[in-house]
Amino acid sequence: MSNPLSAAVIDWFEHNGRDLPWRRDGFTPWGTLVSEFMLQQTPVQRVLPRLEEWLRRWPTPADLAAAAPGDAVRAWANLGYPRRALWLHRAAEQIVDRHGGVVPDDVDALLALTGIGDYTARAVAVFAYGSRHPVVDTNTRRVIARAVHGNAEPAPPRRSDLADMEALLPDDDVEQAEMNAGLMELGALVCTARRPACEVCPIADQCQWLLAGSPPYAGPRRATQKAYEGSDRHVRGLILAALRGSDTVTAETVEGLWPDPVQRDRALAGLIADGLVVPASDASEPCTRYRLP
DNA sequence: TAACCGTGGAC
DNA sequence: TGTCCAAGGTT
Repeated sequence: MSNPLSAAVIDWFEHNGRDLPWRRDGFTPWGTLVSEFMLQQTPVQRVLPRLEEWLRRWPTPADLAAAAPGDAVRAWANLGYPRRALWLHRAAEQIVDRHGGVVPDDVDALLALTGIGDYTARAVAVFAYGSRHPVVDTNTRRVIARAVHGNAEPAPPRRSDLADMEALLPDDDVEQAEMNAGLMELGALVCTARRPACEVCPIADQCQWLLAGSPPYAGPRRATQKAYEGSDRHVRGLILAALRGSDTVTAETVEGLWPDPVQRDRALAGLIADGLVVPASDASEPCTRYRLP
């Protein structure tokens, strides 16, 4: 049984959903898992070429687990948040160790893997294996906030988001997966953050926010994100970009990347603590070079 | 739990 | 031009 909202979303998705690699027949669970890692905070269009290259090079978890972590960081290229590359490599090792090299289909087993949280675990379980779970990402939360709750913007993520989505899921196995994917797609293509295209929205006639006259957001202001320019993240990014470009980088080169020695050292120490950078000491010399793990 | 973690495109 | 945003997760 399916409610009017999910029926409209599913019908729209069947006709308007994008032709993306992870929606094609024959795409593997491992491919789904890799794509979900890459899509964490990185736009679809930037993921596509890196995903294709990654899966050609490491078509199974065992292939990635056998590689050096640094190769994963390098192949991650400019997708951002390079810790995800490290975590994906670690998850591949765990899949080999715990699950015989097969991506698990169980949400709890997926949640136990490094770098996998509420969203990714359910996305893999639903999209790779077809089991029935609410999949809630930022798109889903925004559509539900508007269509169901009548708010212009969603509240910060919370556990009740899963129940909200669960309430919208059809019982049918195929339809629940399409509803999960369709609501995300609707948020990505139509019910966008900045300028929602309500004039073409398939659920406009059911949207509580639109029916209320599209009132502006009334909740508390979200914390504005800190400037990237000049931040520690900026410095980390510069150091890592240099390391992606060559096997090793000298301390002298690192010094040339950023003028402030305190911030530079803090960024480098952070990268080392995260396991993204390794001091490569020569046997006869003090540590003056760095490399990827 | 709030802060932290990259990068680039859109406006 | 600076701000916002993007299929989150970890500590």
